[in-house]
Amino acid sequence: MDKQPKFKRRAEARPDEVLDAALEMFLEKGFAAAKVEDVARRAGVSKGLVYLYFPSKDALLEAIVRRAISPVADSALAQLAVVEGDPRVALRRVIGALMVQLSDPQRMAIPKLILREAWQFPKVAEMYRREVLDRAIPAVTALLQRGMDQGYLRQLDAELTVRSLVGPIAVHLMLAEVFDIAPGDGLALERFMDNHLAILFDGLSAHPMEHGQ
Amino acid sequence: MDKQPKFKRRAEARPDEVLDAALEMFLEKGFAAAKVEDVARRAGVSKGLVYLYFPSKDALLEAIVRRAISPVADSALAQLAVVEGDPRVALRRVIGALMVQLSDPQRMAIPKLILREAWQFPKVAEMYRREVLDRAIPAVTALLQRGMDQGYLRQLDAELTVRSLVGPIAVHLMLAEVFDIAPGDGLALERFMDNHLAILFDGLSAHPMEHGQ
Amino acid sequence: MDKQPKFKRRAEARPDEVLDAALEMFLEKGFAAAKVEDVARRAGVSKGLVYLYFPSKDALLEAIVRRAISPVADSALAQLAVVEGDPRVALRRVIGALMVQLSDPQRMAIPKLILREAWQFPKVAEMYRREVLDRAIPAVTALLQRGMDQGYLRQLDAELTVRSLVGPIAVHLMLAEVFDIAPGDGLALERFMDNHLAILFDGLSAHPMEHGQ
Amino acid sequence: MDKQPKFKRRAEARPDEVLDAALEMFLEKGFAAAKVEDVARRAGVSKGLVYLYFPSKDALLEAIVRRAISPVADSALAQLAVVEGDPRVALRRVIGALMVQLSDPQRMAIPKLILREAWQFPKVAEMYRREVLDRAIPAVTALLQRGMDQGYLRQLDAELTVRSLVGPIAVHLMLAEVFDIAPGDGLALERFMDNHLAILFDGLSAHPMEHGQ
DNA sequence: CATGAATGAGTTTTCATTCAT
DNA sequence: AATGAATGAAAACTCATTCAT
Repeated sequence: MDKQPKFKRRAEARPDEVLDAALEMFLEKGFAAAKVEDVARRAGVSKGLVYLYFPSKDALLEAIVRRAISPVADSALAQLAVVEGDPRVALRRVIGALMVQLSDPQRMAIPKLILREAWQFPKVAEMYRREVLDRAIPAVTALLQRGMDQGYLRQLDAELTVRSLVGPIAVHLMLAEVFDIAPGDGLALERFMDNHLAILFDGLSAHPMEHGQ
Repeated sequence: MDKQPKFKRRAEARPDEVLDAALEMFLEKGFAAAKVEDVARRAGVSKGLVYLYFPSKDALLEAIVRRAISPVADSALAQLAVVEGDPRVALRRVIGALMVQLSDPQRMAIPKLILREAWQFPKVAEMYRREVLDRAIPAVTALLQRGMDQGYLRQLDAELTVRSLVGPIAVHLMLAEVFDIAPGDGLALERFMDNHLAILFDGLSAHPMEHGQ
Repeated sequence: MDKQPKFKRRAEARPDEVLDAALEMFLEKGFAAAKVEDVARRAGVSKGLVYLYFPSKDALLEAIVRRAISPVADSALAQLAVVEGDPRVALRRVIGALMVQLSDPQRMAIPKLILREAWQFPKVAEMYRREVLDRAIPAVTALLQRGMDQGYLRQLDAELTVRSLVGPIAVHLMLAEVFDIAPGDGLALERFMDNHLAILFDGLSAHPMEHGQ
Repeated sequence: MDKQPKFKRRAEARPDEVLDAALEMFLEKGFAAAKVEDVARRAGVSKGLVYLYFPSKDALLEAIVRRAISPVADSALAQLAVVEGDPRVALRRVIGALMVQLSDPQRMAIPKLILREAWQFPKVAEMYRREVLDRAIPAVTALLQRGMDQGYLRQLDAELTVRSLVGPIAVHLMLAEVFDIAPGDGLALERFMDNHLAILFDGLSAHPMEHGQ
């Protein structure tokens, strides 16, 4: 996008610039349809140079994911472990953070890419699972479990409850992204979060009813 | 799969057999990676025959979706319109049906395919949106809205609430499918549904709390 | 074009109908680009039937030419042999006939086809040469030669003179056909023939000049 | 044909080498029958390289014609405009030049290709017409017209007369080329030209006759 | 380091021809 | 005789990858 400062390349940054370009192209056209030449052109380098840094097209995908994975969770997740008192405050914060992150195209890029392509690349899927999901999900699960144990939350299956927490957000973004289905006013993130949390914490029901199965 | 008896071709069924094979292959390898020859072999026919019925590989994808779309929802959706009384009963039924359907690989196939490939084929995405989502979502929205108007459900944004209804299911299945992340006992659909509905109807909270933002 | 009279096919006419259709298609699209199925459809029969009558696509071309060749020249050419007196009268008649024939699309079809495709099919070229050209050219050559011998025409090379007789017509039609280059008023055959004959018989020169090489 | 010294590729010349090879193959086998791989092999390069320079097989044909067209006629045609005095001298020169050019296989190649294939490719036909015919024909027409106006030539239709000038040459070469019909001694260009000019200037007739019609 | 010309294996697509009915 | 479903060999075109410079 921006032409590099004439000469004197920051040689160190090169591989990263290539990965940036690759990520863009893969999102735009999909991994299979994106050509290595597209990536090179977008990065402002020659096709050959891409192969100087990465041994294959597949390796590009892997590197993209690997690079994105490292810094994950370390910050946010750590906090969850030390939450005291009502976990709903923390949950509200977690969900808010999640939503903001994912509605930022930059941040959304990796999960989107993973979801689209990962199943074709078991190595990548496995990597993402191990590094991201296997850290994030247990952390949230633990937070929920603690809330249940301490009486703040009802006794439910904490592991499954994570789905109720993340699911609506994922679907909200997917509907907008893939099918261009959104409430009248764009993503309406504020409203959506309020609605989501209202249901998540207190349910849909106006009055409790006797549940029979 | 089963070799038909060499001669006596059921010509009528052929296009459908090809589409079945194509669907399988596209799911297995992805649209781009699946070769037309794979599809033909899987269908037990020659490559040429595929092109006798479908003008291009793209057309296969489109035809798969088109075929799957027609019979959608007409049955289930019709019922929603006539629900009287507490909509939670209907919702429980809808969610149950949805979950059963989607956990059936046959049924899950199309949405999975769409989600993976549709964005590359705007025509397909648009078709699916128009025929499926634009019918199903308003139907559920209306059900929820009626429930709110009649005092069974709290006053929330019905349109956004649909996400809370569907989201957890989608994510539950996706985690299992893509990342092989499932509760110890497989999909645990029964348990998952109970958990989901419990939260959806009555929330996570053990005791209501004063919501501040 | 016209649907055959319901049932009771004139089975004898079939091969000819196929050839008609093939000729049309070959002219329209060229031999290589015309599909056998096109021919069949145009003839109103099935692809299989074409192969019942003709062993291959090539054979269609050959048959077209063979069929067209037989009746050629037998009529007109015979007359040339018995011409007495000033051959210019006969020439005028020959050229007129030639021009009328060739300006009739039906009649022009075969030569056009030959010219376009024959060089790819030595057998066809050879057949046409043997049956048509090797008869027509000597006949005209003889006519010219007699005219020269009898003092009606100047002593020139009769064989080469045939080119001067036919060439302008061929080019006139080709320019119109291939490049859409024609005098303002369509083919203007009358005017063209007058012009052609005027030059052919009496030359361009207003006054003879001394030819030096 | 000659293997270039393995390394040291003259990248500049490549597209032209490919076009040369393509021209040869198209003439040899016809556009439809010539395979891109044939062209590549003939040019001593790989199939892929052909597509590196030309987006499609069609584009090869177009490029061949386009390349050949540019330098046309600019030299020879310019001279015609300034002819003074008896135009027959100029005509003799024009016809001679034309004949020499067209009997040179290199030079004949393009018109031959055009005549065989152009009608399938309207773009090509149109290009050739515009760039070559629409320049050459009017130039010769003007020359003839001037000759008529100045009393050197009889008053005839100059536009149609062009056909009488070019036609015999075209047919002479075509007969030889397509049907292998030539006077005993090869093309006999000298003799043919003498014969052609003799008729063209002074006609066939030994003595003028009273034209009727 | 960097380039981009060059390759060739791999894919989609076409279509003459066959053959069971 | 007639059909048209089915085949498969062949051709156009693509693109990841290499390598001489």
